[in-house]
Amino acid sequence: MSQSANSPQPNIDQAEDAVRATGARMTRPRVMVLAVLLEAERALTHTEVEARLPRAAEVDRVTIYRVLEWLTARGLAHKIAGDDRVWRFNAAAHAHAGPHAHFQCSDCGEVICLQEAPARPALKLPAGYQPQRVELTVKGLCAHCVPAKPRARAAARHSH
Amino acid sequence: MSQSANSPQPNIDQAEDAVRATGARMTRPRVMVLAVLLEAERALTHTEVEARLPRAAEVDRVTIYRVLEWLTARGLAHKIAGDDRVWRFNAAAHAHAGPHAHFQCSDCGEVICLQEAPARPALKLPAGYQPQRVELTVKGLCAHCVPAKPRARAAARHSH
DNA sequence: TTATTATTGCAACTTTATTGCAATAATGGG
DNA sequence: CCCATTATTGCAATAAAGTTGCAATAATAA
Repeated sequence: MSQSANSPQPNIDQAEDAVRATGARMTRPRVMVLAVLLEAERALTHTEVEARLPRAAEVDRVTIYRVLEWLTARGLAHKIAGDDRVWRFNAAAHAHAGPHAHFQCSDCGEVICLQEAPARPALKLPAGYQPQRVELTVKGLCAHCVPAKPRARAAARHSH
Repeated sequence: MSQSANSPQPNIDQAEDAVRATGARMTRPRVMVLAVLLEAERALTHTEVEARLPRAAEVDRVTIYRVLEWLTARGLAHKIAGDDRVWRFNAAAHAHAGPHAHFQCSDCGEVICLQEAPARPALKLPAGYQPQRVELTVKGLCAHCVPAKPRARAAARHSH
């Protein structure tokens, strides 16, 4: 965590604080991964997190998976399942408190959080089924995919 | 299609009709896969479809993938993305007309359709984003997982 | 029946994610 | 400040879901 002293990246400090607050060990992978999520403007896939980590961080692929899972378990990050069978994560700090909806681009897979909470309709479940939470996802085209449909078709590999 | 003459399985006849109605070629894989979906009481994964196909059908794994995609493209089946990054399919005939909500068990992954249509709230999207459809999914425990939580944790491998 | 070409089956491959285990390093106690 | 304990990490191997290329097969039209 050598950069934290006079850090040009406030997110690293913020990440350190958040990790420390859990009471668990504070490690470089945890801090760096969380910092990447804090810096991101949208939900990131495992691959995107890996790509955004500074090479100096030298965090193993598998460790990223484990850290993302750990962050999720501690409530420091949210895990979102998209249509393209790829997990996406965003820092919990970014997710607006309480339940909220998601938007996913059906072209590139980009996921963002929407402010509005679903006006929970009283859905009737079969007998014995126990509801926990309601997820509302708007599918459509993001601003980058809407005009000429540039066909990205992978896991949000936009330049943005 | 040998069974179709005096079929003890009305679903095969129904499947044949549906496939024929598309105008495309009527093949054993298409009919058999659709029949399996019609027989199912819930959305099935590729693996589940494979398991339920009679051995006599001898349909290749890859062909099942392609047929499921084909059925979806023709509107004969619906494709649902779950939390466990596995596609599930159900016969369109089962899906209630129009938009409807889904329920997914967070323990075993089971997916069923719910009657109620989401009372579409006016979600506000960022500028340039184009909505296509809204998906509403209730997460919770299905009747089989609710009491003692028997921990299935795979892709709906219940005995039902 | 035969020709045409949509489908299928097979094998290899890709992507995403998970598991086992020895090596490493964060923290608490002395 | 150093050491011991044990949570984490890194590496290699494996798993699961799905895709691709292409020759062989089999629906349909003529």
